[in-house]
Amino acid sequence: MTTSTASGDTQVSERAQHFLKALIERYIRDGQPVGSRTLSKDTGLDLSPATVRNVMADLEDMGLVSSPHTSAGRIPTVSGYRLFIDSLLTVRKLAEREINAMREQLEKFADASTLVESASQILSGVTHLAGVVMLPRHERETFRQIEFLPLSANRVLAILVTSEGEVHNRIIHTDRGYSPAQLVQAANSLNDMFTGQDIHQVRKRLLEDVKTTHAHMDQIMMRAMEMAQGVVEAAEGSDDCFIAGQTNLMEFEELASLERLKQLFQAFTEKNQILHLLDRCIEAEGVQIFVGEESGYQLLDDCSLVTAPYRIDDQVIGVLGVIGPTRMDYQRVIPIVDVTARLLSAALKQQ
Amino acid sequence: MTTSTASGDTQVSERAQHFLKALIERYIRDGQPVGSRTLSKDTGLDLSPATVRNVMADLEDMGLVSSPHTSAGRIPTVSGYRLFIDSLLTVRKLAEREINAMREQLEKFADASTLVESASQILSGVTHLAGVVMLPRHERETFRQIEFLPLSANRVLAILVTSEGEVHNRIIHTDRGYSPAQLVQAANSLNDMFTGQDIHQVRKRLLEDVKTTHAHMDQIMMRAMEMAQGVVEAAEGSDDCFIAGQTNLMEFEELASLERLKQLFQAFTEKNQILHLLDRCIEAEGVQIFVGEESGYQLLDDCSLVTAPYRIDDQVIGVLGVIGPTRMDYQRVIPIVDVTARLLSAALKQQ
DNA sequence: GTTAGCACTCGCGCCATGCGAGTGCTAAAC
DNA sequence: GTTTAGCACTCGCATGGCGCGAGTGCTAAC
Repeated sequence: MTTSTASGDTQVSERAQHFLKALIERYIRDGQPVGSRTLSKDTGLDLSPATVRNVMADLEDMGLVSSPHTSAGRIPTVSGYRLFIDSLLTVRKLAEREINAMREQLEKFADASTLVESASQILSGVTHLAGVVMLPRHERETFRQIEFLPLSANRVLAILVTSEGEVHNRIIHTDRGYSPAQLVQAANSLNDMFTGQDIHQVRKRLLEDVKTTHAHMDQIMMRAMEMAQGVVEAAEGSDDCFIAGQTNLMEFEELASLERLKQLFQAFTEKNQILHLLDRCIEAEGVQIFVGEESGYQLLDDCSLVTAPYRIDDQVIGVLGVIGPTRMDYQRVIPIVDVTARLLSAALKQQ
Repeated sequence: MTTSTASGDTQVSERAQHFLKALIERYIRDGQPVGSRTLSKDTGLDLSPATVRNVMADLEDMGLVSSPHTSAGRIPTVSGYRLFIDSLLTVRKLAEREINAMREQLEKFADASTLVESASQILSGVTHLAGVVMLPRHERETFRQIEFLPLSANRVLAILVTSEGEVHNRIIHTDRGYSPAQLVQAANSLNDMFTGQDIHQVRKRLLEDVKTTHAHMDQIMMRAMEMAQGVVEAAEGSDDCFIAGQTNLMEFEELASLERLKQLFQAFTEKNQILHLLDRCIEAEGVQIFVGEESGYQLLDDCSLVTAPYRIDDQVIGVLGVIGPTRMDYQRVIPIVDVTARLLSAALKQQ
């Protein structure tokens, strides 16, 4: 695609921008190509359809709008949306009571992973789009505490708590029974060894240590390390992305082809593509937006992604956002995503 | 609807049954109304289309098949499916290696809830339908062990293990710090009090005790009971149904209307209707099947549900199954559901 | 009981047609 | 030079007629 990106080559006149804004706002409302007649009424300026047509032709030359066919109105192109988002958009602040409603919903939850899950539900509920939250990448997570609970003769429950307050557990089958005291002691040793360290590192070290120091090690300690390995694995393999409200996307005309939906939903269940995409947003300062093909993933072709990072103590630990049709109400969605990220950050900090 | 249920009023001749069986099998394969010409070739009997037409007319009178319009073939009605399932179906056993493949997939998991989750994934993967598993109702769950881990100055991680090997945790914010020893002692007391008791009962007693014995109780014990309350709540409110492979349902012609899919997916996210339905299957001995409207839920109108209960030590603790279009391959699905239930039971027992 | 023959019924795809919305262009008006 | 009216033109879309083909029910003969 070599449609001129508009921004560089030609200057878009003040008036043309005004028209573009009106057109996009209208298109977002109605979802149908906007004609010159409609548009001439829509803008405050009292201009005839013919004049509008001239301007539209210019906008089309600049690659900001296009018409699906000769006798239809115009719809914004990706570049059109881009210009709109970057310089035309007037972001309304959210009403205080809307924010409070969201905060209340979040505050019900204590544990980090349910908190994050409910954030995605809030996003989808409020925007009527699909809400998505990426969990802290495990690389950044650190070992905090491990504990072993005897369940029965030869089953031990291993529990791992990580830096972000996440709790992982796994049941380990052992060859023989261990006394509570033995287990406590083993846990203590492991805690001394690993507390504060990167989860990924811990896993590696566990693996090596078990191999190398094989011979001259306490039998119990050996088993403990193997158990720890089990639960660390569980932690690393655990779900790292929540998606909510996928069904909302079925409401939109432009996505309502079966083929399209099938692709989208497939992507949602597999998640890894979404994850990669979100991963790329983790460095942005505030709200970031991908319109249509900008994402580089053809499966989000008529979709936009609005994201914002969230943090604990000024350190970014994850990204959240919404996925919807390119024709989404950016004016509303952007502040919602922004606020949700802040609220989630605040909620996580409280922990 | 007052279509005669066939079974009672008129006897269905041997030959008619044979035709019905052939028709349904054909319809399940191709998904299109079956005409007399096709059917006359399909059955081994060397009969002309005209003869077949006569038989079909009889079947239609008995309400076992119907034609969507005059010049189309016949498709089975719900009663037709019913008869087919109850007496015509020849259930093929699964190949040993198919069973083993499923078993292997299940055996990767240790903890009860991941086990159950993966069972639903296996079901959907193998049948290409939606797999659904209901978790043990919490009424039947009993208290097994509680543990408190200090996380930081005034945060405690409460962990509850229940009879079914399920692990619940919740982070509790406390007014002041407690020493590990204090926490261990409190946990021990609670374990002595409640081990083996019904979770629901435990919750009640906790609530009462905190109220009544208020005055003359150990301060620490008081707090411990409040913490226990927190995690017991978490246990009761936790997710009790897994659904996997919903997207598979988009592949089927007969469900491929947007309206239909929207309803279905809505039901899947809300889950409670599905839960009620599954709940009704919990008493059945083996595989149970609802065809179309038999379920009583209009949102499963062109869908069938095939379920089987699973157990631990001969006590039924949950139900699993698949949801798909009425036109599903029962011969294959039934044994799969059956085997999955057995495998899951076995896996749970091992714990 | 089974079959061939036949008239009949529909759904469906095909094509022509007409309408309406919207366009681009040109020439006149401001 | 910007704006506007006018006009011819384009296209998508809904409508309606038409013919085909698949399948039926009925009747009469085997």
